Amino acid sequence: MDRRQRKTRKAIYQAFEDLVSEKPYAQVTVAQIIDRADIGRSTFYEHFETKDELLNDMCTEMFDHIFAGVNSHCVTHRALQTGDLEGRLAHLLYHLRDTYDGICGKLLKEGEPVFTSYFRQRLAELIEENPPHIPGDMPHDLALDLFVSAFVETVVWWFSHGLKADPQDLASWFMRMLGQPSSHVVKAIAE
Amino acid sequence: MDRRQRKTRKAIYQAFEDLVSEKPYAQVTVAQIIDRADIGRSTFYEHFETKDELLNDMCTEMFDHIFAGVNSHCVTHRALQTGDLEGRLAHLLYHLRDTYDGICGKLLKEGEPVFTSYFRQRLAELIEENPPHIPGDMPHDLALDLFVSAFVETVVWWFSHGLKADPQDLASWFMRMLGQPSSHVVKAIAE
DNA sequence: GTTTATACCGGATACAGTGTTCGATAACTA
DNA sequence: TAGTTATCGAACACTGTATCCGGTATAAAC
Repeated sequence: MDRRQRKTRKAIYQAFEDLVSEKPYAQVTVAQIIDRADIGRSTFYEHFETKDELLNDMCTEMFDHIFAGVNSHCVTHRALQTGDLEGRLAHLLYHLRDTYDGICGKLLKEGEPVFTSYFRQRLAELIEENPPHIPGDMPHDLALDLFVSAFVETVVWWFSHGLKADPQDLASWFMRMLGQPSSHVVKAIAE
Repeated sequence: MDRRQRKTRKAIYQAFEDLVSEKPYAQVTVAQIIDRADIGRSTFYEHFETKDELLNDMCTEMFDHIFAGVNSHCVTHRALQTGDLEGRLAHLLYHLRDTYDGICGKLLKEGEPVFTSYFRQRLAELIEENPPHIPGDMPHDLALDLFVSAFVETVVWWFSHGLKADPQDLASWFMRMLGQPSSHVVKAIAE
């Protein structure tokens, strides 16, 4: 790829990230992105058809990055066994916190449709790979939806409280709230 | 109130409801509302400042109507005891189904911010008036948020499946999913 | 270093939607 | 009947999107 293209793309991404962290996605205009990235109007449209496509591309990149590590062993956090949903969710929370300056939480909180549907999709896959216990008479897809939306809400709550709570505590709360066993013991006072 | 005003307001509401049931709220334009209601452009703006204010007014009216009955005795459904969250939620589901041609479910599904925040607000109040059991070490506001979003998701699921499931079954599933006791027994096969 | 390709620029333009203004007309009220 | 008020609709200003196109700068190929 041409160096100029790389440079332009990078400038657009950076400007976009900055703007999204400053104001709601819906209020970010193409004109602002162009201004911030310091590029010509037509140049933007040679890279992306619309603002939504830019977000779309960004989501793909973000989620590939974030979820790539969740199912693999990670040195900084603890090892995982297959079926350990709680561990994987905690792991995911670490990645969400450490990446993209919390714009994930922001986009979720805004209920931005593109981002939210990507996240829900990936979450659903993660949960299905590590299936929790579900009462027999309950529709399986409903249970899955409830797990997904409850976890999304957990992340939103976390973000709204400045990402202060410990990811493992959060994952444990989430699991127990959904009637699942949790191996983690939440300490009353942080030490 | 002038008969002309009443007539205009009614026409706007009707056109708006129709349009929202036909397409996503975001894609409904003021021009379309005016067209459908068969009124002049400036007339619309003499009644509502923006499209969002129209939705806002409509939400107030809808929720006052829907939630008014939920906390009172209702002849068509079963009697309620204080603290019977499951009963009240089932009751709420009946009202949601029987009112406004399912546009409530539609707006929720779209994640329309104004409508959703109204609904969540009312739901939170309902839940706080009939508090469920929450593990001691869990942040109370997080638990409340999880209850709210899980119930919203339940309604969305219900709507997406054509409102076919029985409200009491739905409420029971919801309660048990959140680790709450449920008095209702879901019948495997409808009779 | 010259050639060739192509990415970028930016002004012009078409378009869709919002919200306001205002004088004329029709409908209501006292 | 006289006075008030709602409605109408065309015109206008404004914001934002997306495209077009000739001119310029930069990178890659030889």
